[in-house]
Amino acid sequence: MLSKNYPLPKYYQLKELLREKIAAGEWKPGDMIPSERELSEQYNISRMTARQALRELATEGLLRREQGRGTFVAEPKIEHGLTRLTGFTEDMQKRGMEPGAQVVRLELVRAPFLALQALQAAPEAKVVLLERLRLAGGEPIAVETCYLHFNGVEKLLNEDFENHSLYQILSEKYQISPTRAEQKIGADLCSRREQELLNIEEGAPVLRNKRITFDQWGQPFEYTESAYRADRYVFQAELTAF
Amino acid sequence: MLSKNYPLPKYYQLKELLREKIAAGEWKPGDMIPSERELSEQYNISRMTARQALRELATEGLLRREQGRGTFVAEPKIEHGLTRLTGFTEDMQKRGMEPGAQVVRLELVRAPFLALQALQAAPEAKVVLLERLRLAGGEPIAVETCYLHFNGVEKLLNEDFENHSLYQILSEKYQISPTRAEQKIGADLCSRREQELLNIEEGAPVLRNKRITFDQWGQPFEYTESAYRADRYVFQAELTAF
DNA sequence: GAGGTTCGGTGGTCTATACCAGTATAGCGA
DNA sequence: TCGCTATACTGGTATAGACCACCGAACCTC
Repeated sequence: MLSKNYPLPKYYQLKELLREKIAAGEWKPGDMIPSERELSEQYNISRMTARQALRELATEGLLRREQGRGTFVAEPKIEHGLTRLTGFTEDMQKRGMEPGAQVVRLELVRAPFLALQALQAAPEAKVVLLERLRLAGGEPIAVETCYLHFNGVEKLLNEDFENHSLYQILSEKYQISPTRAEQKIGADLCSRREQELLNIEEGAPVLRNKRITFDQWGQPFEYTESAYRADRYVFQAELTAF
Repeated sequence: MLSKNYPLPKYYQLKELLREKIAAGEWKPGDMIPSERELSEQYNISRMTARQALRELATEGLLRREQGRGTFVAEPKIEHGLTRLTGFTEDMQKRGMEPGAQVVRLELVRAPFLALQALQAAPEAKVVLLERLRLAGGEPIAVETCYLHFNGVEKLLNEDFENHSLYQILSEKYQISPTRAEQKIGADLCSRREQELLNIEEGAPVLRNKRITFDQWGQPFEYTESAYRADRYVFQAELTAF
């Protein structure tokens, strides 16, 4: 039963509830889930409220709705990636460099607006902030600021992020597989903080990368902002027509 | 006044109406548009119906909503999808911007080393150099320097590259279809020349893109170096695991 | 002038209800 | 057997009204 006094809106609670059922495997891709009217009766909410939860989950790609037939768990998208999703560690290894990391900050915080939005998290949600200076061959290459959000995320505070890759920890200990990511790549001048961490000159250019990473169920669990030394790093991409 | 008998739903008609106002320039980016209550009264529909229109336009990115403040026309973001091979013209059109070009240089030259290598051309080969200032909505966005190399390339010297897309000309008149591309994206400070062409400040950052484009037979025919204004242009990429 | 408080307006949530539009099926009739 | 139709579902559209959370400005107090 969803409670009105609970600080989170009802439709949001229902979304979480449905998400969990899918994540837990109770409902599998292709399964039909209860109708709007069933859900509204079962959880004692109005149909319009149930609709909002279903609508949002559908636009997020987790559900598929068909008029006259019902609402179904969406099949996970199998896309042929032209570009491969990798973390910094694997990225550097592929380029033949020795990857490294220095943890600058690791704490539980309230997420800033952009991270909240990216992670589809409630405004008061606590997320783990992990800021690392990334090295290649012992030299600083990038500053990475990750915001992580999933059930039990606070356990991450005890992990060793200097000697283990974030993605490796997530997949081995938390059963989270980075599956898809959206990123935006732009250029900018370095901030004062970045200048010091990266040991570059004032006014030097950096490559900025904002990445939202999704797990095997299509849920965003990571929002990362990175700043790469422009003189030491380029993105490579292969494009195809159609 | 929106009509119920019209075959399209009311919220949809309102969406179209609002879209037109924005496209016509009646409302400009950053402008606050009428509130939900005003719209519902003005068009004689319920507030929930107006909300649906506004909600959908907001998720499409055309509007930005702020609780307690109002609904605003979103600032258009220029983003380049990294997985699909497009030219500047198509790229801008997809973002609802008016693309444009000013030809700065168009001549037959001996290619510089990097271009030669990329185009797999003989050292003494003549290539067409096409340098254009690329515009969006009348404002300079990028400087594009293309080196083109294929049989009969010199005929390109008589083409009109200010009013026609390069890729359009190549496919319609030369039967060359851009099929695959490899590109490297980095950040840098602008050169003196770029500073003047792009009308930006000295020491401003730019996004640099080096692209090798291959035709339908796998032959490289184009090597392009571009410099984008960092404050107006972002590359967008979708990555997938495996 | 600096600091609160009040108040009107905004979008956000939620209810209850009604009818429309597609889909599947069971059952009827030729 | 085939085809129709009635029916009972599904999601989609639309209404009217209520209250909440948030923002900003105007005002009031010290």
